[in-house]
Order: sequence, then C-alpha cells, then structure tokens
Amino acid sequence: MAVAERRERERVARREAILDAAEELTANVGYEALRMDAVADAAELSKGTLYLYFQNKQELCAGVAARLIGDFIPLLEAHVADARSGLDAARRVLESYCEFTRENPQHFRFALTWLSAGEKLDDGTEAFRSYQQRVGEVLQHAVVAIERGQQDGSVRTDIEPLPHAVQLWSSMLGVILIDLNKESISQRIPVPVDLDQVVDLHIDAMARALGGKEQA
Amino acid sequence: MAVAERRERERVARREAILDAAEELTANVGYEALRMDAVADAAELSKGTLYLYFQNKQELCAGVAARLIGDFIPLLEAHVADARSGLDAARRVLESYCEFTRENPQHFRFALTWLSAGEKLDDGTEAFRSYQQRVGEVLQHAVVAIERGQQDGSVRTDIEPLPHAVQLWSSMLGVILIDLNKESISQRIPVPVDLDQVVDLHIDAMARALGGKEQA
DNA sequence: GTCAGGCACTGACCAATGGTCATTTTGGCC
DNA sequence: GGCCAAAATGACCATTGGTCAGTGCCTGAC
Repeated sequence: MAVAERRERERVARREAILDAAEELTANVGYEALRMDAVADAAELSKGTLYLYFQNKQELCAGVAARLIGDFIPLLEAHVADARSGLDAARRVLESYCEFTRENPQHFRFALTWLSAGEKLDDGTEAFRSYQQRVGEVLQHAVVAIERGQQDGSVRTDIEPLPHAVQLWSSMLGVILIDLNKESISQRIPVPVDLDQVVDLHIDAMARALGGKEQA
Repeated sequence: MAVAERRERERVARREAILDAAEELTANVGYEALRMDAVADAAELSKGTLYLYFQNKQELCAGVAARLIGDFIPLLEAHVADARSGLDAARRVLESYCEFTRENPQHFRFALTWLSAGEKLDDGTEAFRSYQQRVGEVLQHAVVAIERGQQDGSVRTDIEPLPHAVQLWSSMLGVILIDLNKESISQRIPVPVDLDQVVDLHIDAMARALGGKEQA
C-alpha cells in the first residue's frame, strides 16, 4: 500500500513540474503562443505524457492560471486587512487585482478567454473547477467589503452587495484590459489620451458611486 | 481608361462580396472558428483569391468589423440626438454600444482580440486603419457628451472629458463582456448572481459618478 | 482577325501544431 | 528470472492558415 501512496505523491509532483514548465513559458509568450512541444521539452517529457496529466491544452493553461490566482488570494487578504473602512476595503480589492494582473498579464489573458469561451469549454476538469472556485473567492472579498461599508456608513445602504460586487469586478476587467495594452492601444486609437490614469480614474469613479456620503 | 475604372469597381464589389460571405459566417461561428476555406466556398471563390483582397485572416476579420461598426455609428448618433442633457447623452452612448454588441456579439469578440493583440497585429492594412478610425469616432461621441454635460450642469466640471470618456468606454467593455457571456458564466461561478442587471447597475453607477448634482 | 501581355483566379501543396495510440520501458512482486 | 500494470514514448494524424506556379480570359495593338 505504501507504494500506491508514493506513486500518488510522485504523480502530483510530476503534475506540478509540468505546471512549472508551462508557467515559465507562458509568462514569456502567453497562453495562445504556448506550444505543447515546448512544454514537453521544458518539462523533459514527451508530448504524449502531458496528455496523461491534462486532458488538453486548455486544461493545462487552466492549471497554471489556478495556481497563479491561488497565490494571489493571500496577498489580496493581506492588503484588505489594513483597510480603514468598507469603502477602503473595496478600493483595495480593486487595486490588488489590478496589481496582480500587472505582474501576471498572461493570467489576465487567460481569464478573458475563460469568460468569453461560452459553451466551447471543457468544464468539469479538475483544473477548471479549481480556477472557478478561486475566482469566486476573490469576488467574495468584494462582497464582504461592500457589506462592511454598509455597516460602517462608508457605502450606500440602498444597494445589494453581491450584484454590485459583480459590477465592480466586471468594470474593472475592462479597465485592466486597456491598462495592460495601453502602449499599443494609444498608438492605434486616433485620439491623444494618456492611458496611464484610466485605472485610477475608474477606481475613484467607483468609490464615488458607492460612497454613502458626498466626498471629493 | 474606362476599363480601369470598371475594373476598380469590380474589385471593390468583389471585396464587398467576400466581406458579405465572411460576415454571415462570422455571425454564426465567430471569428476564431471562421475558416478561410468556408469563406472561399461561400463567396464562390478559391482560397487563394481571398489573399488577393486581404493580407491574412486577421485583416479579413478587421474588414468585417469595420463595416459593422461603420453601420453602428449612424444609429449611435440618432440615439444621442434625442438626449435631454449631456449626462443623458453619455448614458445613451453607453446604452447604444451595449445594444450594438448584443446584436453583434461576434464583433465585440473581435474588439477584445484587437485590444489585447499587443504588437502581434498587422496594423497598417486598410481594414485595420478603417476600424481604428471608427472606434475613435465612437469614443469622440462620449467626449462630446461629457463636454455638453459640463456646459449644461449635468456633469461635474472638475474632470477632463477625454480621459473620463476612455474610462467610461473601458469599464463598459468589461461589463459587456460579462453580459454577453452571462449564461455560461453564471454556471461557472460558484456564486448565485443575477447577471442580467449588471449592465444597468453599471450605467447607473457611471451616471452617479459623473453627475454634477446629487441624484438618487 | 489575331496575337502578345497582363490580370484575376485557381487549387494542389506546404508548414505548423494540437492531439492520439501502438509500442517500449520501468519497477514492484512472486 | 518471469510476469504484469503503470508510465512514458514518439511517430503519426487531422486540421487549417497561407503560398505559388500554372491557367485562362480580356484587352488593346496591329
């Protein structure tokens, strides 16, 4: 029986090693340009072996993304812990998520794909379930922040926390999308905008919209 | 010389015919799943011919997107024309864009790809320049709405119109992304949210944040 | 009328790449 | 040493975006 347990440990370790290789490659080239052959080379395995640990490329990417966002959650919690009010906590959730995506831009790309994928996605695999659950946790922090703000008076009391948490998170996605690609977008759009300030403007706007009392 | 002119007309017409075929296919399956062979079949041409009219698949998609957003601009202008105030005009810009993406969800997917593409994109082709210019026009309508609101008192005067127009537009992107995929997302996220109201909540929040005077 | 030149078009072909599976290797157990 | 199951392999396949040498029709000159 001890053999079975060791085998299971080795299996988990190998899976992690594959994810290590994929994560490093992904950080450089992104999920789209990630090549399964390259992952196999980097992990010193044959390509066929990858498919013993992951159903397909999507699930491998989901595994990478799930680990990344899993590492983010403690950071988010630490950053929220110092909040002076519920409204401040909500700000910190948004700021933390933005900082996380700046450090892991490829992860954000994966999130966009995941959100847009519609029915075409192999849900149900372990990696995807893990990813989904962690996204839910992040969202929950926004809900808690709003509820706290309604209790301490920093957030309007005539709104429902959960739908507004989703609104906060959704709108932040769009703003982050612009922020991550601001160099190329500012070249493309025939309008001279400083895209550096968009995130800050948005967080301020959200705070103003949520705020229980008037505030400059 | 008359021959050269007729040839040019025929060339434009054929290009439009290719775009017609691609647009119809795209509406069904999206840009990702669009197959160049299928476009060629639908246009009753060989695949090689497509590449005489478009540099690559990306540019063909950009051509479809540029036509779609070109058709949208008059609708946007009509909808904004009835606005009672600058703030109302800003709302209408957001509402119109949302309605447009609901009718042309695949176009929105293209926009996301375009925004995320970074350097990997063959800019400079005619289709892309046309697309970019029209996106700029839509953005300009948001700028004008904010300026009008600052003059009629419906929008705060301590903000810069252009950066805030970008903030409005960016955040709307994220909200629309969720709205377009709400069915699959609500199944995936381990939280029971009614995603139907997110767009309305967001537009209200934006109006509140922009508003010159306090309003419920 | 006819013939050369050129233009639009063709479709067989190529390269890249995600995924498969028959076969080989490994390692534990008797 | 022999046997078996699990793990791993890598040659192979199917799909698909893109290419290019070749075909044929139209035109304008003579």
